[in-house]
Amino acid sequence: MTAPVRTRFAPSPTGPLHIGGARTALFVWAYARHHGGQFILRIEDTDPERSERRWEDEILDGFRWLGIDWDEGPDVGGPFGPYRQSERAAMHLGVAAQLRRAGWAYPCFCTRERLDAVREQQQARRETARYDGLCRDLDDETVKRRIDAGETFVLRFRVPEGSTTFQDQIRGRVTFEHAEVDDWVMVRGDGAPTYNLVCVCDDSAMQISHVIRGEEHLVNTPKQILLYQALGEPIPSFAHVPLMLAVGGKKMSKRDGDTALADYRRKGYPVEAVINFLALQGWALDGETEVFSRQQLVEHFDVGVVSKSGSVFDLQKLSWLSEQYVRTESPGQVLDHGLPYLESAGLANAAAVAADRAWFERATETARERITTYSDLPDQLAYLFAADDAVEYDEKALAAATKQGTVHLAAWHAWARERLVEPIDAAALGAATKDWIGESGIKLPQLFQPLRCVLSGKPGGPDLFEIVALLGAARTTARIESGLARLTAAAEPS
RNA sequence: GGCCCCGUCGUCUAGUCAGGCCUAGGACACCAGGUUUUCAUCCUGGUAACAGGGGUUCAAAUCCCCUCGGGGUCACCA
Repeated sequence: MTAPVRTRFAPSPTGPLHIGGARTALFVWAYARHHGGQFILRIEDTDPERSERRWEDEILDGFRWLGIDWDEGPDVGGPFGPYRQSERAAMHLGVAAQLRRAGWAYPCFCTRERLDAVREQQQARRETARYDGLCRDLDDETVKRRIDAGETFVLRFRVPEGSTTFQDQIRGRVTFEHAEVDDWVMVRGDGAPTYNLVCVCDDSAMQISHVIRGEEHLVNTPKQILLYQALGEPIPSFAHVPLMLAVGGKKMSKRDGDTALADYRRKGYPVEAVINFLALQGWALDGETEVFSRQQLVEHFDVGVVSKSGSVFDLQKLSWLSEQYVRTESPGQVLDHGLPYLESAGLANAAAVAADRAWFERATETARERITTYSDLPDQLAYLFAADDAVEYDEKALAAATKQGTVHLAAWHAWARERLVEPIDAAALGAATKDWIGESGIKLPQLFQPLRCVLSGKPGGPDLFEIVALLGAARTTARIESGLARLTAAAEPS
C-alpha cells in the first residue's frame, strides 16, 4: 500500500495572487485530485512586515472562483492545523532547538555589516557568495559567554560536506554540491524562524507527499532535503514547474500588464477559460485537444509531463478560449455574467433585467458571437439604450449610409409603416423586405446600409430585423425619422 | 560572475525517457478563399520550427560532447 498523495499550495499573503502562482496551484491541486489525494492550503505568513489578512482573503476567494477546492486550510482547519505558519512558530522553534542540541545548527554572531563585506569580497573574486563559517566551530564556552553578554545571534544550519542529488519529477536528476550550499539562517536575530525551516517543518508535520512548486524554489531544495535528513523525516517527492514569462521572455511583472489572477476575473473572462488556459501553459492533454474542462484536466493530469521550459503568457490564446466558452453559454448565462458590466456602464441594473428578462436575453444573444469577455457586452448593446434622436453614428457607418442616399430608406419606411406594429416578427419582416427590394429593383446595400446606420449607428452588427424587433415599432420609427433628417443634413455640402 | 534549470513554427505545444511510423502533428495569431444584408461567427486552404557545431549509429528532433542563447537563484523575503 502506498502512502496517500497529499499536496499543498503555500502562498504568502503579501499581495494579490499572481497568475503564474494560480497556474502552479492548479497543477498542485490537479495532481492531488487525479490521485484521489488531499490538497492543502497553507498560508506562509512568516513575514509579519508584509503579510496582510486581506491578501489571504483575496487569495482564498480567487481559489473559490477557480473551483480549486482544498481539504485542509486556514478557514476550514484540518487534522494537521493550524494552517497559518505564524501560528505554528512554537513548533518551528522547538525543532530548531532540537537541531541545535543535535549539532545540526549553531549560533552565529556575525553582524550584517561583516556579512555584507564577506559577500562583496566573494563576488569580487567571482565565487559563490555564501557564509564563510566564522562562527561555525565556536566552542560552547565562547558561545555561552557571548550569549550571556547579550549579543544577538542567528541560528544557522550546518551544511555537511558532500553533495545532494534528488529526482525532480519534471526535471529528472538534479545535483548540488554542498560547497555551493550556504549555511543558511534558520532562526533570525529576533527569534523568528525563516522560510526553509518552517517549510520543511510544516510539510513534514502535514505529511505532504509531493512538493510541487515554482522553479524559483529549485535551489532551496538541497537545503530542505538536508533538513529532512537531519530530522530523520521521510523526504517528499519534488517537482518544480517552470515560470510563466512575459512577452519578452522575462518573469512576468506589473509592467507587463495584468499579472494578478483577480485582474482576469475582473475583466470578465469565463472561469472555465482561465482554467483551460492556465492548464495549457506548460501542459497538454493529448497534444490535440485544446478545449477541455476542469474534470478532464483532473482525469488526465500528470505532473511528470509538465514542460521543462518557461512559457510566454499567450493572451491571444486566452482570448480565443474565452470566446469559445462564451459561445457555449446560453444567452441567459451570458446575460447573468455580463450584468455587472452592464450596471457599471449605466445601461441596466438587476431590477431592469428582471423586469424584461426575455428582451435582455434576446439582446444578449445578438452580441454573444461578437464578444471576447463578459465585459465586452456593454459596448455591443449600448446602441439599444441610446436616445432615439441621438444615436451615435460611427464614421464608417455614416459614410456607407450617405453613399447610398436616403431615397430607398424613405421608400422602405413608407412601405414598412403598416408592418411596424407589435409584435414584430423579425424573420417575416426580413423576408418581406427582401421581396420588396427585389420588386424595387435595388441592391440590398442601398437599403441596408442607411437602415443599419440610423438604427444602430454602426457599420456592422446583428441581423437588422433582430435590431428592429429589439427596438420595437415606435423606437424603430423614431430612429428612422430622425435618421432621415440627419443623413440628409450630413449629405449636404456645408 | 558562481551554481542550477531550460532551448521544436511569432506564441502555446505533440513528438525526446524506450533512435526508424517525422518529407516534424495540433492550436492561437497571420495571410488567401468560401458562407453571410453588414460586422462577427463558421468552413476550406496557406505561410511558418527541431538554436549552432561536432560525434555515436545503417538511421538522430530524439543518445553524447562543446558552443551560443534564455531563465532562475545567490537575504536575518518567501
